[in-house]
Amino acid sequence: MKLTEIRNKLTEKGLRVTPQRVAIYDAIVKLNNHPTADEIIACIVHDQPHIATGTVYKVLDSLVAAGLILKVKTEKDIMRYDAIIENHHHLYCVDSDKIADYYNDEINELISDYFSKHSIPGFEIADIKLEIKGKFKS
Amino acid sequence: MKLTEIRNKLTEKGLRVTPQRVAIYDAIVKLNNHPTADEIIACIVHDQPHIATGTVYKVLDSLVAAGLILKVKTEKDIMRYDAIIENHHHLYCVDSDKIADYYNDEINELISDYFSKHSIPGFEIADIKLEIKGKFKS
DNA sequence: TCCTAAAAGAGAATAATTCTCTATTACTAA
DNA sequence: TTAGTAATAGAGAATTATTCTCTTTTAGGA
Repeated sequence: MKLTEIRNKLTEKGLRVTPQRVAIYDAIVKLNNHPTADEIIACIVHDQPHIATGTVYKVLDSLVAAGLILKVKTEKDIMRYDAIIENHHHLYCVDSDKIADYYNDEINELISDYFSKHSIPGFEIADIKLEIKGKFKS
Repeated sequence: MKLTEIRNKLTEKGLRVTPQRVAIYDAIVKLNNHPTADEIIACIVHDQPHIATGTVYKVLDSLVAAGLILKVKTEKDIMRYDAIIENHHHLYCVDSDKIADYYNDEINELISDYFSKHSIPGFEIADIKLEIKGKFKS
């Protein structure tokens, strides 16, 4: 993603365009592997050598609130983020912290078809994701 | 679950039966709502008034390692645990931290059928869970 | 170019979790 | 039944991710 595109997205969402926000969003896109706050900081250290960690967390919060990035659900107490908003699922490695993206419109349709016919009593579904656990073959 | 059943399960898994382990396992079963370590401590405070928090975390780790309980994936940096090992899914509230269980053998079969026919390149699937986000109707 | 609310910086504070070291205890086998 | 021993619990300090507070800076509109 080009930096101008990032700036436009921030503006569209009513967020001020600051170098820190651009750098952090850009880092998550580039890292492309569900990075932690620390990994993001390590990535932007050249551009933003003096960024405060508090700023990183605040920026991440605003990006999540704006819907530009997502928090990734994990079994760990360290937050991870995802710049891909488009509908996709996650492959979780049972042996490591690796998380990969999984796209499959066929299964998306299968699931949304199923739940359009079978609602969940007392619950209004907004979104369904698959959490696929297993091993990456080497 | 009876306490003797809990004791048996610990023994089966090769874990020593200690009052702390029994109390913690029992608490997760009883709370039945994906509790945090703090909620577990609050629950066992009558039985184990002087339990060390470090002990709670160590016990939780051993129970997870033994496969008696599961860590619950969330977007929060506080760990939650689940005493239900049997195949089920989670309903996540978008407005609160509430997580409910969702059982549905029909969708389980649909998904496992699908993936028995369509494998994921480079990935060996061990388990698939649905992560259903939405609102609980009141 | 100014003005002002929003954002960033700095670093202390918080809180969940882990670690270290010692004391206790559950199980094994005599 | 009891002693021995490795596993476990206790205690509390240490760590670490995250949040908070307060001040300074800055983006974007007038």
